[in-house]
Amino acid sequence: MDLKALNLPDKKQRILEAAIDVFSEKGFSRATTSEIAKRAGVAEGTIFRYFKIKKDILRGILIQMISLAGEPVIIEGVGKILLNTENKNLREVLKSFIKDRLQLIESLYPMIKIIITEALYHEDIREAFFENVTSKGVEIFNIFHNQMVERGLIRKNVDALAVARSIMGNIFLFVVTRQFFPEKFNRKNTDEELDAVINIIMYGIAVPEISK
Amino acid sequence: MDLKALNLPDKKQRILEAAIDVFSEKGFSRATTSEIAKRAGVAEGTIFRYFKIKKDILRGILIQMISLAGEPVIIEGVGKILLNTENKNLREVLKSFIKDRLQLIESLYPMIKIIITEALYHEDIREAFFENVTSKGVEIFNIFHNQMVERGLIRKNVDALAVARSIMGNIFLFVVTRQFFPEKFNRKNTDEELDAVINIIMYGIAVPEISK
Amino acid sequence: MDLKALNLPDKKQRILEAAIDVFSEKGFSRATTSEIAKRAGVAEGTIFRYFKIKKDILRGILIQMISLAGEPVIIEGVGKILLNTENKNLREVLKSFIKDRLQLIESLYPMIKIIITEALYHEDIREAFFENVTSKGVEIFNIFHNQMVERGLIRKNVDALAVARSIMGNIFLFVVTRQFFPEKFNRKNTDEELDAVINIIMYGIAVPEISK
Amino acid sequence: MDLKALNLPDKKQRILEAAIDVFSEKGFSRATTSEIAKRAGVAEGTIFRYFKIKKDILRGILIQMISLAGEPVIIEGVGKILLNTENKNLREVLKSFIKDRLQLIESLYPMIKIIITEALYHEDIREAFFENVTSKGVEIFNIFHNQMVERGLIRKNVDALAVARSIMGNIFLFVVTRQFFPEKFNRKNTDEELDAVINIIMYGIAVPEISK
DNA sequence: TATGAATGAGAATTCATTCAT
DNA sequence: GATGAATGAATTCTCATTCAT
Repeated sequence: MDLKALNLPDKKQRILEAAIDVFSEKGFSRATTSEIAKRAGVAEGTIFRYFKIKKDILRGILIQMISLAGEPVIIEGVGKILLNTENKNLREVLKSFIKDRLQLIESLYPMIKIIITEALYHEDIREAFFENVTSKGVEIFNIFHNQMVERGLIRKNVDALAVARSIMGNIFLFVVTRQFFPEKFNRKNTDEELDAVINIIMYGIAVPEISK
Repeated sequence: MDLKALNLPDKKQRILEAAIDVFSEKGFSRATTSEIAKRAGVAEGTIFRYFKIKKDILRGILIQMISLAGEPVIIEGVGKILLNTENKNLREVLKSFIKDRLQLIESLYPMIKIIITEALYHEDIREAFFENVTSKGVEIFNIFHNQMVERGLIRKNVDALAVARSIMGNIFLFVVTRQFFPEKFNRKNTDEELDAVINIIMYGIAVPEISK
Repeated sequence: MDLKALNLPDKKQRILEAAIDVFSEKGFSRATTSEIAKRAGVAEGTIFRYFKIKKDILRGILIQMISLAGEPVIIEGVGKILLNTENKNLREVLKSFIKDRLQLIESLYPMIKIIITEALYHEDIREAFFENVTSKGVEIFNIFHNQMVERGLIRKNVDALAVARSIMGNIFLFVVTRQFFPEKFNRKNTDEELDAVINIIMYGIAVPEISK
Repeated sequence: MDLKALNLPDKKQRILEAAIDVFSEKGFSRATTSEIAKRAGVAEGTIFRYFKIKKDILRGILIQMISLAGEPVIIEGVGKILLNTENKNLREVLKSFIKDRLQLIESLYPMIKIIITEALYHEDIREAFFENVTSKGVEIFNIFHNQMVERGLIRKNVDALAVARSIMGNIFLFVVTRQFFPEKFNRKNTDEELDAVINIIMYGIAVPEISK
């Protein structure tokens, strides 16, 4: 991971980085503390100085993820783009937003993988994710949505949540297809593809009816 | 799971069902053969008559999933709806398609959870999934797309894949929000929500420009 | 240990016997499951089939001890001797009682060592010991005491508990000195020593006052 | 512990005190150097300045115990009372002796617990205890015994050791019952109970025969 | 001297897999 | 075929001890 100036003790940081590595390669249970130690370049015992039990490493990653995502990523990433739209049209905003998200997802992919996996099996992680990421994102999005509706750029008769879901759903599947089947769907140059995505997000798939 | 008249030996079937249960509760590695045996009502040793090693149970589930999904689910589910659209408009088709998929996803949720998890970590499973599900689905979708474009119901200047991704992305996030945060996003009655989703899929989020 | 026809599974029995051995040599914490397994002639994993955690082995020993002691030892040992005294005088009764106890203590010494050690540190073990051994012993002793007082063999103006404590205290220190410092106090032949002990138990150490 | 003006370095003293605390709570092996350090208010490393290995802390405690007990406790406690009996009768002597011992045992209970435990498992500790406590005590007791026999207060036809054992055995069980089962045997006020104990020590449990 | 982070040997525990019945 | 007791390799975790600062 890149942005970890959370000034943790050096070894704790190295253990976390190694753990993200190993967890994202093998999943939490298949990862061994011995391998994490090896990759972090510390003794196995050292891990347990910083994390009482193995599960706490995961917790540590989540906490880090959350304090990365909770503020900088959401506020700065989402906020900066979605809440500074004065002289931009919807297409421009969407494009820079999606580009930013794609790049973020790529850089956090190992962490995201871990979180998805664990979220699938543990309520508390879903909870934490919701509190720290989803809900904050939704909040900002609502402001953005209102602004755009006011400016007459987003349709006013559609639910903000449904709008958000459409945008994120498109991004999500875009990422999934590329990550899961890179050689199968990664055909055109991304920029062109992106335009297609944005086009659909904005105008849908249907031929517009005259009286719509 | 419902449709398992693949006439396997009774015990093998019970083991697979129990395994889906346990795997989907705890994930593959946290699941123990001992618990699977207990739930299946067989001796632990019996598992190893039918599956040489534990991983083979997973493989067994995938194979079953694929032979369920590869033909019946995709062709019958996707095909029946998408390829029998003579006198229906796009909204009607989408609605019955999405409803069908939502119900399918719900009923297969445990299996899907397992497959997502394993696909995240194993290329070969992604591969198998692609060959047996994704590619077939895409194939059918392309036919559907062509028909709809010909009938003037879907815009012709958008990529079929992007269209598919938009539909599936919307469905996907719809499911995710409901499964992950049931008490948080599960507000309105589903049917109304569905209409909102379809509305956005069809017409997008943007206020249409005059000259579009 | 001798009397273990509690028909446990063979290996469980062997593990318990080995554990008594090792625990009494090194104490509970210094004993390793690996050594117990070796002495029992089973694999280390086998121990954990019968005892979920190491502490349960200790519990198993205690339970065995208690079901040995709770009935057979107390009732049969104490009861047979103390409650069948028709035509015997106090000296005879005490002698056979003490002899019986000494022999019992000797044969159970390893177990007793373990229990003393653990009782020193764990309330629950003291509790279990009290319920199963002490209280039952006291009960029987009270009956005995009453009988002897009625027969005019034990002084009626002394507390039954104090009497019991005197007898057991003498036995206890007798055992302790012999077990702890065998070559230092083990001088005379036991029988003669025993008579001295009984003499003191019966008549005390003081020169009797005329008017007593 | 109270009397530790053996002028050791301050930290060494604190470590020993903390160790007595922790050892007597958990036993030697379950006690960790980390906890001892914490309670002593020193760094873990500091312990190893004063004691090469953990076992040496135990040794340190024993040495301290012995240099406390070997002279002051035995000579002063036992000696002062047992060898200054000019104008006291046996009952008075026993009473002050037992009271003194009870109080001593209470105040040293944590240390005694540790020593009992370790003595159960280690010959060398039994040895040290014998040399420094038992043998000295016995020596003094013999003098006392002779004096009392000469004064016609203790029966002359009983073995001095047996007499000592009776006294100590009664004290011992008295303490044990009170420490182990405080709420079960702690009925009467102690002084009355003590009189009962002394009564039995002096005159035994039996109804005296006429011709005795 | 004193510290406490780091170590790694050693212990308990888990669990897939085997195999005699 | 079916069983389930037994196995032991692999893993997590503990903690006395070391050592650079």
